[in-house]
Amino acid sequence: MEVENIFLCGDCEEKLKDIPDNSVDLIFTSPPYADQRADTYGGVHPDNYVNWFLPKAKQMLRALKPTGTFVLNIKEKVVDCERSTYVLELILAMRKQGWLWTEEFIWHKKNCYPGKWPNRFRDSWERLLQFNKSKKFNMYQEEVMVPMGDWAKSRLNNLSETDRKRDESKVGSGFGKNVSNWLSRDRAYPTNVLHLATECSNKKHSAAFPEGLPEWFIKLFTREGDTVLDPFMGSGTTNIVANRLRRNSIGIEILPEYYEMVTEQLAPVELYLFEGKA
Amino acid sequence: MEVENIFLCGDCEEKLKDIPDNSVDLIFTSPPYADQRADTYGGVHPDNYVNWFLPKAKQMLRALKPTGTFVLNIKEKVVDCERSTYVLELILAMRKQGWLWTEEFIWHKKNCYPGKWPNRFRDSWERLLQFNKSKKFNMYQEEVMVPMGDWAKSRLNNLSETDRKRDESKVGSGFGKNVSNWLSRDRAYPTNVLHLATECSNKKHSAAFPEGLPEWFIKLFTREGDTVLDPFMGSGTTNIVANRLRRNSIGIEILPEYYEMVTEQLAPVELYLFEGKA
DNA sequence: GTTCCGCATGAATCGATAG
DNA sequence: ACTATCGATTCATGCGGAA
Repeated sequence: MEVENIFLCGDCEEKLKDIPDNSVDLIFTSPPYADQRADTYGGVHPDNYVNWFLPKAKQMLRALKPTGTFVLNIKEKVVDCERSTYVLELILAMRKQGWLWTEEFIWHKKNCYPGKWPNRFRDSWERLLQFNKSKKFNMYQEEVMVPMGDWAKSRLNNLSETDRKRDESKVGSGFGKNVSNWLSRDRAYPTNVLHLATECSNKKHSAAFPEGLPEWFIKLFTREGDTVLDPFMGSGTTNIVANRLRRNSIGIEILPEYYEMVTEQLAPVELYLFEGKA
Repeated sequence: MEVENIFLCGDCEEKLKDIPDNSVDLIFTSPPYADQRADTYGGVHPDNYVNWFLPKAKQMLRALKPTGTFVLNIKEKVVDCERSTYVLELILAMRKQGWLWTEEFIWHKKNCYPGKWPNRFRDSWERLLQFNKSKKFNMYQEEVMVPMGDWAKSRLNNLSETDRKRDESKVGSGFGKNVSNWLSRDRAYPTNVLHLATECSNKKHSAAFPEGLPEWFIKLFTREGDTVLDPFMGSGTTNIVANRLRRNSIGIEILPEYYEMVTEQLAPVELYLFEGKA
């Protein structure tokens, strides 16, 4: 099997124009947060953030398939003892632009950066904003199912007579009706909170997010052979994971050193052989 | 020791006017969410929610001490496959009103409502918006420190009577005073994510939130003898916890049946004796 | 007294059906 | 077409009765 990568170096507002209309299945990205990483990205002032982001979002809206999804990893920073509001304003502005704000997932960071301040605790979560072009988007929920809790496990251990009887008797409310549906299952659907650790000790460059994050959304919103786009590629985590999961990828990066680092690591065409008996 | 309770029955916009300026240390409340619980409360349409809430928030701003804190538990509902934006708009509107949006805590619900839909997972988190009147507010971080490692599993989780008694008897014997000193190595400051289960199968009345929620914020933002206000009292969870922690409480409730239920359970003046050797 | 098991019940959401 | 009501779906928890 073969997956293709396209890497573009430059401002994503311009480079996005090279991507055809309705051609991308998933956009997963973590843009530079306002005034963060000012040394590398130049930094965007919180007051200008929405205006800075909107024209890029417009291009993404154009490039995304009607069945596609845009997942935006972002968190507002603290300015003068207050949470900035640019993320809230961005959501409202993107809706006016035509996006649907379908859902907000929470990334609950297991091991967040330690620290102590007099007026706040450690910030251990980030937003994962899900935007869509239409109400009918692709979602493959079975791909991200998780092990069930203890209650169901113990139930599964003893498939006793009483359970089967209850199944057939179909008593009253609640589970009685379709016990067989979930009784045979050992996995449950997840929720909209993701509990992942940050990858603090990265050998090369510290990524903004762990591989598990794009992996979860790539599995959930795309299938093999689909196309994943990260317009703020950085060290290419999204693209690396996309390739591993046999999805085509597009990455845009403004900094040449990051761009070259990724192109050296990932070839434009990656070959994936079937592990089994190849 | 003695704590006083004031209970008012009526619309909180009016009843709040009976509370003096700058007299409340903590407001902790969970208002009726838009179009939810419409059978018990009137139900406010999402489009009208901000206008409905703002005049009440103005009274709360007046009643709160400059060093006080307002914690608002809320979550937007899904309307036509999209998240409503009224909570975002409320935050922006309250800032214009003079509030500082200091922080957003996440309540990660261990047991959220079940269900399966083609386009979304179960919603397992709610917002706990922290607003302040000034940048200098009271915060007693040591009161909510948690054992190193798994702070979620520990005392926040099991608020059983036995644990509570064990806890307070320690304090009563004088053992608790300097515990934080020599235990500080084993304890860590928490983060802004709270992992609590909902109390769904309560025999009496189903509360909107578990006792652990107001308990955490009452410990964090008030001391004994301070005053806690809940303008949407409901079944009085906030007030009950405030009393147990020896804080005065004010509760406002529009429904007479809830009002009477709480007044029967909590006397206007509650006496608290030291459990130890009394 | 324990431990185990059955059971009702949630700040839900979607799609179909009915007025 | 637009709104109101209803049925189907799902799973962690604490309670109470049974072993």
